Amino acid sequence: MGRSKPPKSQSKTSRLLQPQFLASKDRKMAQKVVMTVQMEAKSLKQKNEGPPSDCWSWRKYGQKPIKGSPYPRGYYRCSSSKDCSAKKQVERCSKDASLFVITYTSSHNHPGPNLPKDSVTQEQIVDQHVSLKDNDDDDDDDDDDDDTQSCKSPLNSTTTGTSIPQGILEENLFSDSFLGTISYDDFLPLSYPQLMKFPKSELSEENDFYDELGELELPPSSTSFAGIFEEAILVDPSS
DNA sequence: CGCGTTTGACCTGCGC
DNA sequence: GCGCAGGTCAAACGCG
Repeated sequence: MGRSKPPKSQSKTSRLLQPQFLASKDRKMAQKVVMTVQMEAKSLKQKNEGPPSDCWSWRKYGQKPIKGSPYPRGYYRCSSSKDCSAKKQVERCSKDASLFVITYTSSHNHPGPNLPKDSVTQEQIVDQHVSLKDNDDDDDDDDDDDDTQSCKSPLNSTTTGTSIPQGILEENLFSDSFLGTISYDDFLPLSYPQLMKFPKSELSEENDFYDELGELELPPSSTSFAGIFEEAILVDPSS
């Protein structure tokens, strides 16, 4: 916060030479797995309860406020392996603070430890969404962003969960391995000190905005939801 | 001391 | 072409 930083004119020059900035296409084409995770209120409170440790270690490399959402989005990258390109984005649902939307990008290129399934006990995977972004029209109703913004109801996700293409099964395995990686630890950095920084006027404005929407209300049961829903949309970039 | 987090700046893509 | 929003970088900082 009140930290003074020197101008970055130098780093700017050097950054331009970095290959990462030349390979923006990779970013665009990267495979994505979107999961909506419902945290139980209990878990939210028991921060010190000692959540199951993550199988992979994630290092936060950025955080940005997302338009339309009062909560910022955190950007994480796998720090278990140097060469691992696995990334994840974690954001909270604007409607339901106990809902987390996690977007995994790329896959781990290194073996991870065994994934304790019970790590999911503290969170409920409400929705899982696999997609490969491309400029092709991925789907009729690709409300990818909308889902993220509006906390798609679990009830809705069931409809799509039944129409998983064949090839997606592999992706499910891929994404399934992520289930065990989710720990409350991952979400903590996103939390509230940052949110406090939002000007009140802005917050109320956002709230008004969502109040106006007045839709997509989660059923009361969803707060204690205990099921796992999956949704997978795959778009082959090579096609 | 090493690792992870914070945070402002910068870059890219996309919509208008 | 311009502006906005999202994504990434890297220095500073904190903690174990």
